[in-house]
Amino acid sequence: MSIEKTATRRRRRLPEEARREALTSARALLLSGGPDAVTLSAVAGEIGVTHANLIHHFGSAAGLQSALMASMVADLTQALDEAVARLRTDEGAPLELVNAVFDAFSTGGAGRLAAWIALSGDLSHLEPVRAAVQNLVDAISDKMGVQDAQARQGMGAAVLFIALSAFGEALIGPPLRDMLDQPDDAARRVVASLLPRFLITKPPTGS
Amino acid sequence: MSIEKTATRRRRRLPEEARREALTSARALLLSGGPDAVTLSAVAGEIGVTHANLIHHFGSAAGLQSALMASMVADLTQALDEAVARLRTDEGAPLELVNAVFDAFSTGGAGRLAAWIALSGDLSHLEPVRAAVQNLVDAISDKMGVQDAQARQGMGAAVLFIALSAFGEALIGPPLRDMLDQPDDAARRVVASLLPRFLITKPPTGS
DNA sequence: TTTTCAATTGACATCGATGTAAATGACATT
DNA sequence: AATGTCATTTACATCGATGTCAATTGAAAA
Repeated sequence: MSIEKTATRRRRRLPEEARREALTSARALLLSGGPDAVTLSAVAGEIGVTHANLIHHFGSAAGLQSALMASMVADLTQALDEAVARLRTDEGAPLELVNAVFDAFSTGGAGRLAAWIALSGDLSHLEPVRAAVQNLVDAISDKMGVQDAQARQGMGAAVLFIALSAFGEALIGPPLRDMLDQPDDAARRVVASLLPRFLITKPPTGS
Repeated sequence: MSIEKTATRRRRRLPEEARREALTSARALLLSGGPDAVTLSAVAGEIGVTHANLIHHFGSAAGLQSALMASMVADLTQALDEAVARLRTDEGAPLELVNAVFDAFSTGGAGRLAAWIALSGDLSHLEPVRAAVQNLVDAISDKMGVQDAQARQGMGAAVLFIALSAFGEALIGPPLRDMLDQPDDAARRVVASLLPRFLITKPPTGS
């Protein structure tokens, strides 16, 4: 028998679908192998296309990376916005928001994303996060009945504190916890236990 | 005029000196340009040698990277040990130790180092830090007069909390603080203000 | 069916990073 | 001064990632 090209009748995707598949694969590669693992060849191989095809859709390798950053940043902001929405509607506890942030950074991959962006120096990609973060501060401030600017500044400090902890936990939490004989949820519990320090505000002190 | 080789009478260094210069340059490149900037050509160019020379001294590009990680990890553990020593001798305040940790991660470059290691997956390089970290927990525990195992566990959580915050501040602190209108020392102040929560234990003997 | 569009591919070119081997020369020892 | 060691260089080879371009082909439109 001869060697046939039974291989594969080409599959033609819509551009948006092609981009979606590529970004999903690229995201998995980033989380599993780090930034250097996100190459045109690797992504192309995972979704069964050629690297030239990716260049066609993203313009260049840098274009793919940029699109990946934008995509993951969008996921992060969406996760934050949803957490804010839950906080505003029912009696969503601030603790639930802390968990949402930690999940976004660890499971969601925002931690590795942020580290990648920070190390590469492309801080501009973080810009879309600004609105979500400030929205988050507003939500907590409202929830806690904060009014004066100074107390609002304190809420900003609380958000900074939560985000830094969640980011650190996502990246170096596991090995560090191992060194310190700390349980898996140590970081969250610490943040949760420390949070009241910030969120307890004095009622308008007239006395 | 003829092209002369006035150029460069070779400079012959001792192996350890050559390695030292290379690692110093590599460290600067890592901090300024990220992991991808640490190439044989770049390091060689900075110290005025050829890339083949670096391979001679470090065996391979991976060898250079590994040596850089080891060198920076050694600097970090030394910084931690010195901070512990100051804490043990005089009345070095815990706050001073917090500042030392933050400086090590930001100025010292331990933050970018840890992120690089975490993203690359070479967690083994962090192993030498284990002893320094545990030593740090011991020092704080002694300072605070902690005795029972449970309270010591709390000290470990405090160290985890400080380290995660310092790491996060070093990597994504600046852009995040900008988004939140927080001052440069916001992260340190938060940690400092929250620390008593952990360090306040039963009054130690004497006073 | 025929035509048209563009997603997709294959082949090729380029560039940078890494690695190898032989030759060179700086410096200590004799 | 003669010699040996080895740090250093030069030249070359390799490999992977990126990019270009013409040809192919799936699928909708005519």
